[in-house]
Amino acid sequence: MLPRMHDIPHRSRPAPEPSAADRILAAIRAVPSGQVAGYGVIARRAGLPGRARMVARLLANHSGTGLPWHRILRSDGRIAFPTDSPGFLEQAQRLRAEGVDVRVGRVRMPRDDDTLDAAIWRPG
DNA sequence: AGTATGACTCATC
DNA sequence: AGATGAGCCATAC
Repeated sequence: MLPRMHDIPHRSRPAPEPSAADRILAAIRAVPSGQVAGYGVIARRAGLPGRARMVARLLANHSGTGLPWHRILRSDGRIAFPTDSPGFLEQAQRLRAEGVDVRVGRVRMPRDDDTLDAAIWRPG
């Protein structure tokens, strides 16, 4: 006889859904090496449209935890740190180490348009 | 409870 | 392209 669900002790309680912070961290980790994403884009991917600042705050808090923080840029493709600040320099260096073309503290941002995916894969 | 502060974003000029 | 102001949201005092 297989155990019925209600017989299983609280071990199999429904998994708590990940917190907003967890979803943001996951979205950041999901950006592949050599690619970049905007703060706002990450927030949107985490299901939190309009909360770019929350992404920024998390990045600041999780510094030194192995998060690929350097792949996150402002919506216009510029590094968010003040020009030539230590953080700015390190971010540019890390990006270039991944083959990203950084010029004048700026990167060519991928299109963040959601509809683009569908458009691209539209059967020709 | 009110104010200030950000690794932000957008519209507008 | 730079400047400006408003909107935004979580934290810190």
